[in-house]
Amino acid sequence: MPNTPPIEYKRLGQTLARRIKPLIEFLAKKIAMSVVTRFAPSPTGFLHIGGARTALFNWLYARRHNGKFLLRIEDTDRERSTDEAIEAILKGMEWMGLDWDGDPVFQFSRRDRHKEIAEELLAAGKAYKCYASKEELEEMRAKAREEKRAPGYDGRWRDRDPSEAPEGVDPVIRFKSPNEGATVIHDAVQGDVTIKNEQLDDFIILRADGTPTYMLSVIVDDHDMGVTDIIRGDDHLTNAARQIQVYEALGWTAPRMCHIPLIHGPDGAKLSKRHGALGVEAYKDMGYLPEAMRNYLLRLGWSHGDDEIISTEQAIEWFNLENIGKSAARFDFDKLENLNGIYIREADDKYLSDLVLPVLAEKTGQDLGADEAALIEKAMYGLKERAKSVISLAESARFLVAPRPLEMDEKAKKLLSEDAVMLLQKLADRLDDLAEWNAETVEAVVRETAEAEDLKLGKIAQPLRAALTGTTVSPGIFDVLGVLGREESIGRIRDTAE
RNA sequence: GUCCCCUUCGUCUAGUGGUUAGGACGCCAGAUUUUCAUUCUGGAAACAGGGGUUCGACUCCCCUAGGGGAUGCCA
Repeated sequence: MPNTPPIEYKRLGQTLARRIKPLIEFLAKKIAMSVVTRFAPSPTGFLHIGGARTALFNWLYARRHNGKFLLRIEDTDRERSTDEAIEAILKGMEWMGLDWDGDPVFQFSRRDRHKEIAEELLAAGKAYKCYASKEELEEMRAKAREEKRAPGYDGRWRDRDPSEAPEGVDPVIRFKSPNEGATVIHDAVQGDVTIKNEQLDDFIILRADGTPTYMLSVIVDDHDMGVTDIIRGDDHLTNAARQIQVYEALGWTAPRMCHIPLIHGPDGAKLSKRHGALGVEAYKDMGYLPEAMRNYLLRLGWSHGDDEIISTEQAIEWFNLENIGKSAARFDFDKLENLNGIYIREADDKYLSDLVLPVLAEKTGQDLGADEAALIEKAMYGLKERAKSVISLAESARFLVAPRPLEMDEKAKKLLSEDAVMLLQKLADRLDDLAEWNAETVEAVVRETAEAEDLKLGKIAQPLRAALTGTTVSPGIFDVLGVLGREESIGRIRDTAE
């Protein structure tokens, strides 16, 4: 054997590690990519705040893991599903900035597949036809309550011979739920929740008219869509037990469950249409920014230590299921408003003025064009510092587009005493002499005037503010002069003398 | 009724056996300021109650109370 150099094992190991690293990273990414979440609203109303948060959590979780976020419209209840609701939900999702992967799945369009599974269950003896009437069902419930048993269907057709079926009655198909033992939900938020099977009755999976119920279609669709993680409201927790039983009967693996606590109204009661259960569009109309909304909703039930201001990018990086709280939270407008103010102050001027323009046009009834838009954008710097919502932003931008002579509110009128008006005229003359008009040059003149008259700045600034804005509240008065420009400013000041 | 879940300042929450129980919103006081807002400083404010376990419980267990959810041919 020739002189082979000794093998350098250490180096070999390092080389190997280097070679393998990308493979491991690739695999890790592949595993992470396999996360599929979904938001599955029923189109019986708008996208309310609880649904929006559920959607947000699903979206965040999917984005966090480079997975997919799917949207499924659960429209199997033909009576109550409406196109308007579908429209509202889609619009709401878009406004919230929650984009879904692929096309929305309409559950009803998959009814044949659902029926197929129901029949499969039936053929396998894991489901059966039930001919019980509404009245019978009603009796069963009453009796169960009386006997202090778990309510529900008593299984009277479970083992009955189909030949006993009554004439002319279309049967429903019920799932043959195990009577013995218990079903355990391994929930990412709630922990292991055990429900005794005797609590769970044989529920309907296919209606008498042959259409599937939610209990069936949700399972089939989640399975077929490859959903790996179900994040949904707490109100589905008991359903989860039933669904796990069906997964088992079908020989399918149930997705990971994560039941998040519900959001309550400010009074601690369930969110209802009476108080707080508004569509997200209503929040838009109230002047909240979607980014503030996302931050607020995220923080409602999820935490990352003491962090409060969490951008969406940061949220995607941080979001997890472990830090979701277990108790229900109340909706607090004050906090949302505070957050909104913070996001407004940080927002881009153009972005804000685009939002403000239509609101202002609506408020004033004026036609606002490019000139006004430019004016608002120019003033936004000072405006956004004081605003809590797009609405208040528009309100405070009102003076910019108000026609001369300005309408004065009560406090402003009071400020414009005879002396003050005289003073303002002097100021107008001085301002008119200005060679260059901007916030700085104008400030110098106003301060000089105050000094010459032996007045504190406030004594001249407040009447000036009244003259210029018609109110007592505005951005810095020099900024106002600067933005309004020479002609408009002086015009408004001179108007007070009339 | 039955089953399941929850319980830290008014509200959202941090806290995983030893902390002066922290932060945020709101509230109060003060500072800054041409108004308002912002900003800054300070303050009041909580472990639902009762039993255990432990040298030691906000943290673990049990009970009670309160709250919520489910109990549909709704989802």
